Amino acid sequence: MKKNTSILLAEDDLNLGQLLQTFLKSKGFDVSLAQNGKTALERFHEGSFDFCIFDVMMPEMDGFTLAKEIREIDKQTPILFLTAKAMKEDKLEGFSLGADDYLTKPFAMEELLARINAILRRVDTSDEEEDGSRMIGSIKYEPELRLLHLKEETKKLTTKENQLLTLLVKNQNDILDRQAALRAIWGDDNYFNGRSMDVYIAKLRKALKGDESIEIMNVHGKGFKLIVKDSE
Amino acid sequence: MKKNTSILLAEDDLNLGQLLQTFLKSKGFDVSLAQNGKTALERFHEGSFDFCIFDVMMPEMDGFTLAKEIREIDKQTPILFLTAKAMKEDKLEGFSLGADDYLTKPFAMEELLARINAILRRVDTSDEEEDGSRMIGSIKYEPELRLLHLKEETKKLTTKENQLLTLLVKNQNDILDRQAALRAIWGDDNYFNGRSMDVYIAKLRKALKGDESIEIMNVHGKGFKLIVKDSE
DNA sequence: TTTGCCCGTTAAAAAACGTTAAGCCCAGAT
DNA sequence: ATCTGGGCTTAACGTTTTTTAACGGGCAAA
Repeated sequence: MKKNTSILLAEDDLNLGQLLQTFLKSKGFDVSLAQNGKTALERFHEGSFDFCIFDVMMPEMDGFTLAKEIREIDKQTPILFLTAKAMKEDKLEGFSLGADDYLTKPFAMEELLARINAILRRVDTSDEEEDGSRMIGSIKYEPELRLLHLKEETKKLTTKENQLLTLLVKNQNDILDRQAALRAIWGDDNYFNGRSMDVYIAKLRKALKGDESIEIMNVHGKGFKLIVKDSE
Repeated sequence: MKKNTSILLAEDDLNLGQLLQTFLKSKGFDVSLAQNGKTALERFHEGSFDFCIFDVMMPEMDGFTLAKEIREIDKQTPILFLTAKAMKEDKLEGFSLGADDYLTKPFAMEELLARINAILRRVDTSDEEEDGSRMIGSIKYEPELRLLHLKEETKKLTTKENQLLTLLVKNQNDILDRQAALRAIWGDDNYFNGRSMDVYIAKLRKALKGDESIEIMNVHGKGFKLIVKDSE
């Protein structure tokens, strides 16, 4: 069963926000609407989205800062900015932050849709399955359902376990920076959150012990690295 | 099992960066994307890459400086530069720094791919195995997994041990400059880091003691040299 | 050959990480 | 309102990794 592509929409103007949400839903997307950057960031780290649409000017946290935070731990997910003014500097800053596209208000709904589809067509080459699941070695992982399908049993992950594993998987074979991960999941990288994270690393190691080819390696003082040795 | 050739891509424009990453991944490469020269350098020293693609103009540290730093301790790994302008001086400077090729934006993806493959075909004369491991005398060394397979047991190396041994191996039978190694691993070549390095040299000598034909020789005031006497 | 710096080695101290378990908090059930 | 269980944090203790210290020997230049 193919799942809908899910969109995180951050727009402080509730009027416009709901309009967009309704429109996109009617086109078959799952849309989560946040009214400011801060809640959008939390939503992003909690859930699992295939696409982001951020208004540039928002209270609490503007769209650019939001994008910057997200890019620390996720360099993949496409981001499209909405802005009221057609300022060139904004545009440039946006692109340097990893924006995939840019739309100036007011815009036609159909144009937004066209751009979303164009970007999705272009970037959709991840090793993610149609239903949103992916394989870690021989273990099937469903981030949305927080499920880990081992050979024998199926484990249910908690929120934090799931968030951490998602980050590790996004950075598979590459280093997941300690501080970045802490800020992403705990919001703050103090001592105690650090120890908490270590506890969760231990939990994940235990959970993934079913497959010997999987290893969560520590890089002293830097972070962790999820390694899947290619089995012959 | 053959492992993918891994590419370190340094490109500050995340838009182009992701595009390239996605494209190269689809062609079977492992691609690590860094957004500036400084993180690219750290990434290089921590990981183990077969190929480098550097944008010339980047914040924090430009592509040329990055290449210069890397060439201090690695004269092998191919480097290809990307530049916005077709300046002849840039080109010359690039080649004098040990660039293997040069590409001016905008360029066609397929051209990039062709050049990468051409270079890899040309320079692929290392004694590295298909799976990324290599032999040091009679000892099998897997840098990615930080493993040293002795006759009897298998030793796990720590982050620092692994980084240092990687540098020594890259400069096998050639001198590894003390200061360069310190900057590469410790980021700074002060007195204490120097002593720390000496401690790690001692650890590695002990770890490699299993094979009498291996020697880490000191070159007074210069650095160290990994020597493997050819066993008859 | 003597002086100063550099290196070899071992040990102790400090920092980071691994693991287990106890305590806390909160939502849902009673 | 109280009980209960799951999830998260904090604590405590052990281990590993890295740094710093201390001391002795070696090398090279004057």
